Amino acid sequence: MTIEIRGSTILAALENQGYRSTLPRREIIENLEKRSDGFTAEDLVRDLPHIGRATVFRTIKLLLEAGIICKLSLINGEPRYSLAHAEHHHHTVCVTCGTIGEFHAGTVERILRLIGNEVGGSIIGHRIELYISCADCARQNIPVPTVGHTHVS
Amino acid sequence: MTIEIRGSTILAALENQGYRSTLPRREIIENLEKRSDGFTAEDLVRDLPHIGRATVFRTIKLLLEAGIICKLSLINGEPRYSLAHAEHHHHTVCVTCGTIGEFHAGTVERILRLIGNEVGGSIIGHRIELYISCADCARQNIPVPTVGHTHVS
DNA sequence: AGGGTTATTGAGACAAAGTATCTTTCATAT
DNA sequence: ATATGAAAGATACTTTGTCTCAATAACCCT
Repeated sequence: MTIEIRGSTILAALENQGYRSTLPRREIIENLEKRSDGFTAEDLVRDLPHIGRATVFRTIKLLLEAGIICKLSLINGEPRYSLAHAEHHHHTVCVTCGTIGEFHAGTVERILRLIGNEVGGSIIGHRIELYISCADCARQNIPVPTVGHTHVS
Repeated sequence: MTIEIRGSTILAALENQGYRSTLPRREIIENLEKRSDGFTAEDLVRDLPHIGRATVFRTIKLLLEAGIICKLSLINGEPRYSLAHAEHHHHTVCVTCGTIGEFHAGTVERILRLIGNEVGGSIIGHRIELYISCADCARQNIPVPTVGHTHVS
């Protein structure tokens, strides 16, 4: 009866939402649980060649909707997925090595809420990504690729 | 010698950056200047069938890098472009009608800067999109599509 | 445990949003 | 006017998914 989202019970969370526990789903979940970093859909497709491409994408969508993984964009727009470790959060993305971090900032949320009110209408959600050159890359002096429009969006 | 970015002198801005004033570029710029709303690359391709697809995309990239247009994502991830009316800003995107608005919030920027420092490394940029149901859609009670994970990213 | 129902899968075609290549054409400086 | 290099067009290719439809497998019931 407990709804645990973390641990090895992502599957349980899906089952609690009425989805079936199938072998492909179990394998996909097991695979992505092992990844501490962000991953692409193609990573999964490559790692699990006996699972159909469509199934991988269907499962990703399922996990996104269940809030178990997040979808985010590298600075060039490439999509990445990452396990959601916290309830509500946003991501830092290193522009050189692609490492993904999480952060939470209540103040930002509050301000966006205010802005939403000002604009009129109602707030549905938001997307925030903070592009950095991470400590490691900065220390190693790895050059930051020149991205045309730096303060993206 | 004046570098005007707004008005009908987007072209001048490009020329000042060393790019050539070609007919396709003039036509693309003229076309997108007439659009108050967001637009897709396909909109331009459709409107200017005598211009090659690659050229449309190349010009879009150019204008992005020059900061003349912005690229943003609808809540489902579909890309949209929009003329940049202000120096630094972010966008509100109506999840039902797709109308794009701009806002600026110094406080948000400041906080993100702080977070970047905390994380270590250096800040390259950020992406913020605020998804709303705009005043019009809210008034008309247009139902908001259920988007799986609402506070995107 | 067996069987029916229905969700889910796999295969492969299709789609959207670009990008790469390569030859031709055009803008610009001289 | 012309040389030179930037830009364009055509077209093939790539990436990231989505759709369809028949075959399979979970789950519920008894």
